[in-house]
Amino acid sequence: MTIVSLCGQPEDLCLCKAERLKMELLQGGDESGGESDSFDWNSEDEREIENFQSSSLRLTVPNGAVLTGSGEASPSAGPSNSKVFDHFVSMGFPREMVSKVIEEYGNGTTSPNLSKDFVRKMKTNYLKNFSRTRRNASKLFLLSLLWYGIWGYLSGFLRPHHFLVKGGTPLKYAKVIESSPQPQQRIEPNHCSLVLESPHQPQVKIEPDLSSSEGGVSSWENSDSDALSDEEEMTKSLRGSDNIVLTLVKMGYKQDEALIAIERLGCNSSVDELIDFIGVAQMAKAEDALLPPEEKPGISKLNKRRYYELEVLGRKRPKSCEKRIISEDDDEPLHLPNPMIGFGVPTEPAIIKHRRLPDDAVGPPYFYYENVALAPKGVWQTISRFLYEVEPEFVDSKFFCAAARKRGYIHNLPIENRFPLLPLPPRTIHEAFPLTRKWWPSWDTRTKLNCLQTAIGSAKLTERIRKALENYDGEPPEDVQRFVLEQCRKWNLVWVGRNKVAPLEPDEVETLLGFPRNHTRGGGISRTDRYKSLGNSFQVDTVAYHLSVLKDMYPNGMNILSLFSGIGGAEVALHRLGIPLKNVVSVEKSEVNRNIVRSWWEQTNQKGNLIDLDDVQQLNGDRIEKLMNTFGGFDLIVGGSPCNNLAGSNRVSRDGLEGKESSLFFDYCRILDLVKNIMTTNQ
DNA sequence: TTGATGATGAGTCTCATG
DNA sequence: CATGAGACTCATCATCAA
Repeated sequence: MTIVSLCGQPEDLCLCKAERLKMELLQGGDESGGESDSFDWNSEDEREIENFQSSSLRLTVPNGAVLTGSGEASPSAGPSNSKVFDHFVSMGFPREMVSKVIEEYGNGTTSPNLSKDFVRKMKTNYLKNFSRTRRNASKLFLLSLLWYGIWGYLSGFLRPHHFLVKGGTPLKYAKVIESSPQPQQRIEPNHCSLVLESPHQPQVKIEPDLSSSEGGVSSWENSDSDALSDEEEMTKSLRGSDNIVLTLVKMGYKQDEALIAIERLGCNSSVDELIDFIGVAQMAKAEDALLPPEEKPGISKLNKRRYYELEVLGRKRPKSCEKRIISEDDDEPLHLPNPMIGFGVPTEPAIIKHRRLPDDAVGPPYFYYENVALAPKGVWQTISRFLYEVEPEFVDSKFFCAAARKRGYIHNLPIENRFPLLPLPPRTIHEAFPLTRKWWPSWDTRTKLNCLQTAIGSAKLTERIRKALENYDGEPPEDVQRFVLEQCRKWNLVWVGRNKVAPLEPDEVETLLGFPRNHTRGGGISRTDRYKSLGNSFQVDTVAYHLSVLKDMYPNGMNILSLFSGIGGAEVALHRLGIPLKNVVSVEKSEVNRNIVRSWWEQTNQKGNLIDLDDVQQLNGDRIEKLMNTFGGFDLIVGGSPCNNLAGSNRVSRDGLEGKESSLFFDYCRILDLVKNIMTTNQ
């Protein structure tokens, strides 16, 4: 039997839950009668989890000890599958998950096609469990942590910050240590102590890893202090809240923090809620503590974060400055800035000048992840959760060039002292395409193009528009204007003659996206594929602006791991920034894209080495370690995983992160984790 | 076999209005 | 604040001609 004890909240609460869970598990897991939060144990997901529970248990802890549960963990399939088993385990998937899926797929897992399904199946299992965990944090959290998360964590597939307690407080700093049974640890803020016991096995304990704040490389340390300033000292009477304040202070919080939290949430708030509030407050403060105080409206309907922004920081966001994406199973909002300028763009003053990264995100390597901003609800929450809870930076490339490109970026780069590529590219259609001005009708008021996509408008549409317009000498009637404008916006058509519109040429798209002209030409690539590759690419100026902070840090050049490289947007950006590329490992599925990058590499007389691979799944632990040993680790991992299943244009398979291609995001995470672990070990 | 073409909406956010 | 119209979106697939 396994027992879990959680502490991110008062000990009595925590033990109470643990005891209850223990009883529930002993009783076979069906406790639907006595719980206030109802839970459908008959749903498909839960059956899946139950099945998972009943499967064999085997834990391998980092020190090599093996914990074996009710059954044997090696794949039930024959020797033909052991290779598959080892393969996926070496990729970082939990042994149990691999075992389970091999059982489901039987001997067929050796075929290449099924291997892909196999991986998808594992990722889907993972996601479902993970999502469900979040949905029912108070109960299933414990169960799936018990039956699934621990395996994932011990196998390196889950990270500490994936374990979340009620209110979304991440359980940080966790590491696995071997220890003998001992009394409950002292409760710390942001502290989760998780104990596994088994009559047959040694005890495993997850507890705070304080070393992460001790031994970091200086350049990776956060410059911000997370302590509240003394200016915020309050002189309020403690009254009936004395005990709660005392509790919080004993837990390591400052008295003024506790007082503010109690004042805002009321004396009847639980310690759990108060801790959550203080945590949010600290993050919000770190995000921006310098804005001047403004008037303070009523707080009755504001959430905790807004409380802190308004009351403690004296900060007031403009009403139209953000929108919220609220996932169906999570009430944590993500903010899409309006204007969508992230931490600032060259032409707009930055709202946020500094930020505090979650501790897990700090440390080599730097990473830079990109995907479409307008993904289905909840996707960015998930992406952020998997990338150390770093908040996405949403930027529209229309602030860098003449075409819109709304993208989210998650990275652990500094955001101070960024600089743009020069010369600044034209930022209006007329500046970018001066020849079109002659034919541009006054009633077409566009100054920016919409997002450059993978498909272009047809000649037939152009012809239809021409015919619709040629019936009129002067200005066409309003309905014709509306039709033409709608099509022009939809297909990014520009005026190239009298009554004549046309889609952009591939080299024009290249220029807009910041690539050298003819970057995608040659190598036998078709015109259609050029549009497709370009449509899937970075906007170089935007990415270069974010990466520009690396220039002073790496005057001698960088080692790059470029995943889902496409036509090499990141490489081009770094090159245009003047950052030498020492060793670039580029992973790209499309052969024509690899040829394009290889061709660019040679044409620009790069001095370094370019290693290109065609499949991220080739990058297992061994491969990565060998590569890293060859040239001493990666300085930057960059890439945007496939957006096919996230993009709004996809009418067929907009399946979210679980989609066939978009699920490769989890390979990005897996590889980032592997590199991070290796670099941490080698430090 | 390959490249080009045209038909195929839903989901979500923005904004004006009352 | 509720509502509805308008706007936008790193796409996919069957089909056909070369």
